[in-house]
This record gives sequence, C-alpha cells and structure tokens, in this order.
Amino acid sequence: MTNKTFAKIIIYNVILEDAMKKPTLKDVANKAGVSLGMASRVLGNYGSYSSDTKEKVENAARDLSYKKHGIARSLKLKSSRTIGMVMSNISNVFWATITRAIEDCASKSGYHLIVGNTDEDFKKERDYLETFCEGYVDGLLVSPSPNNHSMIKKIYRSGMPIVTIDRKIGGFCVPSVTIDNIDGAYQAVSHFISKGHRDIAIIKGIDGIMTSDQRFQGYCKALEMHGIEIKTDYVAAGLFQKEKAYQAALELLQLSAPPSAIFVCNETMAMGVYKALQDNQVEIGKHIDLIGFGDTDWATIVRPSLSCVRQPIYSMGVMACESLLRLVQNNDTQEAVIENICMKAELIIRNSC
Amino acid sequence: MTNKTFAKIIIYNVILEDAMKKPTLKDVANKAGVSLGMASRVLGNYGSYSSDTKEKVENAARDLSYKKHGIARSLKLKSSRTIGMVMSNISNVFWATITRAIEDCASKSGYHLIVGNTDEDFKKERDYLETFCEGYVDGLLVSPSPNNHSMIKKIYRSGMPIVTIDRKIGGFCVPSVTIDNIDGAYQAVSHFISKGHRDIAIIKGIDGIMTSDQRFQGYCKALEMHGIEIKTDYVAAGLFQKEKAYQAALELLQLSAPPSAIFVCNETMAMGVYKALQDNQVEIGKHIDLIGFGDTDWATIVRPSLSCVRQPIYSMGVMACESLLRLVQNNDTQEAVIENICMKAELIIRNSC
DNA sequence: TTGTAAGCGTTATCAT
DNA sequence: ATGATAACGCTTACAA
Repeated sequence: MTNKTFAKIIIYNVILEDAMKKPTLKDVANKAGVSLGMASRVLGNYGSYSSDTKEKVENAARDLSYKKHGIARSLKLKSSRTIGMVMSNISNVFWATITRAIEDCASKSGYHLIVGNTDEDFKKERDYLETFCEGYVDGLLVSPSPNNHSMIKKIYRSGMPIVTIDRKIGGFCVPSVTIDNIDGAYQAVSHFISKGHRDIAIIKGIDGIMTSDQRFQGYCKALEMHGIEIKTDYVAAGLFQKEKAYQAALELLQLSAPPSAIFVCNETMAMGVYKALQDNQVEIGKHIDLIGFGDTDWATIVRPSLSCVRQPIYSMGVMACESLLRLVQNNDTQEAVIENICMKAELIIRNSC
Repeated sequence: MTNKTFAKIIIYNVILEDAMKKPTLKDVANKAGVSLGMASRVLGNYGSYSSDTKEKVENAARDLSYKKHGIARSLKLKSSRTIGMVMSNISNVFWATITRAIEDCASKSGYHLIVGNTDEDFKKERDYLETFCEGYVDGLLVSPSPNNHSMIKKIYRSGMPIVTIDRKIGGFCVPSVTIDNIDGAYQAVSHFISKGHRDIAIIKGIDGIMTSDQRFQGYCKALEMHGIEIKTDYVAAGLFQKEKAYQAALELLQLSAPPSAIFVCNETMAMGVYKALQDNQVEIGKHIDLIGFGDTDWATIVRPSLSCVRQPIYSMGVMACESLLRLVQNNDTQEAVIENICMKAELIIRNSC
C-alpha cells in the first residue's frame, strides 16, 4: 500500500476480434442438422443416438468450438458444482494452506471453490454466508465466528451442506473437522513442566474463539495436573496478532517475577514474541523457553529454532472437503450422520526449549 | 499429511428440519396475490408499482424468507458476478496476499472470487482457464505459464476480460499488472557493488518464467554497467524452491572462489539459503552478504535480518482487480484500451548486507 | 433413434 | 399500475 510508484503503459488496441457471441447448443444442433435435444444427448453422452448423428454433432461442436454453458446447466441441474469457503483471512499461511488443500480436493471432484475473508467480523461473515447461499454454492466450509453459530445451524438445518473447519458449533449439531487444541496445549505445557519450569506464561489469542479458549484450557489442565497455581499475571492476550503479542511479551518481562517459559497460541504471535525477546536481549532457550502453537516455515531458520505444536493443516483441509463433498452428494438423505472429526497435534521439540 | 491420528465422533442426527425447497419468486407472488412480474419489479426495485403492492410483496418475501436465486439471475443477465483467479500456488504467501487483495477489491464491487492452483503446470492452467470460461466467470486474473500465452490471447480476443498479474504476455496485447523486476534486481546488485563486492552470485528461479528471467536480466545489467564479468559459476538455479536453493547455495560455497554476495530471486529460496549458510557456519552479513527478492514476515526476526527488494504485493492485487473490473463493466466497447501497469519495487536494507 | 416441449428461476418487453 | 409472456441455455420426460 505504501509504494505508489508505478509506470502505466497504455497501448491502444488495434481492434478486438469480432466478439461474436458464444455458440449455444442450438447453434450446434442447427449446424449438425439435428434437434437441440439430440445434440444435448450426444454431447452429454446419455440417452441413445446413432453413430451417424454422434459424428455430425461432434463435428459441429468442434467446428464452432462450442463450450457448454455452466450457469445454464447449474440452473437446470440445481447444482452449481462450486463450494464456498469462509475464513478469517486467507493471507495467513494457516488459512492459505487449508484453502490450498480444499481447492485440491474440490477440483479433483470437479468442484469450483469460491472464497470469502471475514477478519473475524461476524457481520462480514454473515454477508458471505448469505450471498453464497443465493444458489452460488452446493456446500459451505466455514470457520465460524462465535456470534453466528445460530445462523449457521439454521442454514445447515435448512438443507445446505456445511462442515465447519478448525472451529465447531456447540452441541455437535453441525459436522466439523478440528484440531485437538486442548491436548496440543497440554503437551506443550507438560513438556515445560517436565523440564522443571513452574513459572509458565501463556499468550492467548482472542477470547471467545474456540481455538484460543481450548488452548488456554489445555494450559490450565497441565498446570492443575501438576499442582501448579494459575497466576493471572502469566495469562496474557495477544489477539492472534504479532504486534499485540510483542506488547504482551514485553509486559511479561517487566513482571517482578517474570516467567521462565512462555506458551504462545499461534505462529503469528510467536514472531512478535521472538522480536520482543531479541529486542530486550533475553536469550530464548536459555533465559526463557518458548513453544508456539502451529508450525511454520521460519521455525527452523530462526535462532534458536522454534519448538512448536504442529497441526496437520493440509490434512485437515482435505478431510473437511471430503466430508463436505460426501454431504453434497447425498443431499437427499433426510436422516443424516453428523461427523465431528478431531485431529491430534504433535509436539515438535527444537531449540527454543 | 504425516499425522494421521484423529478421533471421529459421530452423532446420529435426530432429524433434519423439513428441508422444504427454497421459495421462488412465484411463491412470493402467489402469497402476495400479484403476478410474478410484479413481484420481480418490486423486489428488483424497477418499473412502477403502487405502494400497496410494494408492501404486499415485501411482506410475502419476508414471511417466506425469500432469497433471490443467483444462478437464475446470472443466466438471465448473462453475468455471473464472479471473477476467476488462476495462479501457481495459493499457499505461497505471495499469492495468498494477492488473493486477499483481489477478494477485498472484488467483494467491494459485489463480485465473488473463484480460485485455481496450477503448480506451474500448464496443463492444469489450461483446464482451469477452460472450465472457468464455461460461463462461470465474468473476467479472469491469470499469472500465465509461458506455454499458454497464445491460449490466453485467444480467450482475451474472444471477448473475455483478462488481466495478467505478476507476469505478462509478450507484445502488450493483454492488460497486465507487474513488478519492475529488472529494476528491483538492478537495485539489489548495484547495492552489492557499491559496497565493494565483485564476486556476486545469483540464485535464479525457473528459467522461462518472466519474473525469474527479468531478475536475472537486472543482475546482468548491474554487473555490466560496472564492467564486472558475468561468471557462469555464479549463476545458480533454485527453481523458486527452498530445498533446491539450499543445494544451490551449497554448491556456491564449494566453489574454489566462492562468491562474497548472493542475490536470491525469491523469499522461499532465501530461506533455503539461510539454512545452508547456517549449517555451514558461514556468517551472513560478514562472510557472505545476502539480498532476497520479496519481503517476508520472518525477514526481521531472523539473525541477521534479511535485506530485500520489497514488492507492493497487496497494491498489485488491488490494481489488477480494479483494472479487470473496469474491463468487465465496459464489456461492450469493441475498441479497447490495453493497460500494462508496471510497479516499482523498493530496496530495504537490513543486516544481511 | 429422434424430435418436441416443459421446465429451472429469473428479467424485461409488450400489451392492457 | 399490472399481468402475460418470451427469453436466458440447458436437461430430460414423453411421444413419435
């Protein structure tokens, strides 16, 4: 946004080729000398027709370079063959990876993917859900904000296939694919404890968002299991943002009794924490140990390398999409099975602890 | 993909609410006791109608919670109000950021965004272009692979609005938004030279892809301008991949006369190079200077921090989308202006050089 | 095997 | 101001 310098080279076009409108099935039929229905049959490869007409139609289609019109088909078949994905922010690697997984999976089955970013704004989320549901999608993958749970339930109950991803609606009433955040956090904090740490801080994400709340639960559980008191001083909020986490880390350092270990609830915030500690000459892995939730590319090139709870991100996307496609394809069954899949995360120890 | 552990909680659903099919305009009209056309007029807010019918129709629509059917509208209006984006890989931050920018811009104008990943495979690219053009999109944003230039020209000439992004088709015959890669690379290498370096290596991306070729051109230009010979030993290929770049860096180190500075053609490869140098106890910024093309989050937390050529990624996405939308909305003009916008990159000096 | 025609859910023109 | 009705481009049941 900052860099506004650019050159604009404008070329006046000589002429655009005759933008004649695209040929329709009717054109093909006419050219082939058969009826519209006949043409549809051979191009759609169903019904019966003589090899003679088959050839005539195929030739005509080729000559006109006919392409079937997806929208018209969609209307007739009551299926757009596209699915929608609504998430907080696709430029976050986590979501980018999930989107990639979903698109891979969807395209394999001939589905298109349409995306929407909400920035955790439930109003935006609502808008996307609404417009996507205006016939544009056959199914929905959504990572719902806490405020829209009832809306999503309603949409699901009205017959639109949905599977929530990375977060779930209370009561198991909508299919979901999630990570076991409690267990992941528990593993991380338990590891700290096993190394002798007692003063363990957490930098949470956004309260009310399932992943953040559950990671905090896992943190609490580990401390409680080992009879360690949970000090409110050690519970900081980073809102899943780099800068906020930087601040939070600073405040932790300024405590009269600073923690000896910090569990950071996502990678973006882990970046902020690294920076805060580096800026204050605190040696990570020596003065303060660190574990982040979520693996990332840079974890291995930063010094010391970052230990983390690795989530099976790509797999999560694939499973969610497969679940959804299954629903989409069984759309008729009134009495459905609701799958709530929960995947385990894995603790990866590197040098930051 | 590696972590296959997961729990599957299956809940049998009590019953799905009567999945009655969605109300149509006809239903609304019936309920309101007016004709279908009338209902369409008030809901579409055009034509004329009495305030009485207006109220009746609006009430009926609300009571039935009627939503207009996007696909049907699209068919009638010959516009899907969605644009398509085809790129190499959305899970790469560069593309994720661009996609975000485009989606922001598109949604602001009421357009949906549908995406496709090609992994630089021209066959996949072709498939996406083809299916997207089956009426699904009103316009296309493409970062074309070298093999599909003629296909893209053809599609463009046939009347489908296209703007290429980050790469362009030879001959300025299709609108584009790109970065001035030659200048960016030139800045980086010139900086090396001004610091006294003579033995400057480059780790290129994929030959034949515009961004890689142009960055190499910029490298050559800087060397030539200062009368420095281009040594083939110093020209390595990293294929835009972390691992390949790691290898390439290793080979550079093993040269009898290793370079004193390396220019790396993207951030992914810069990661590989960092790792290679770290693994071999080569001190970056001391034994070997480094500049990468493309800014990244981790550039400031890695030690030493990474100098780089920063591209205005988000802006590029916005400009491309705005260009495209302009084309989409003037679709009728036979004689069009072809904009080829080229944005400047900016050298950011940190501690790696 | 083939043609006819009735939709799919809209918009928009043409009478009235 | 309102109601018919013809598209949009396709699929498919029904007749022939």
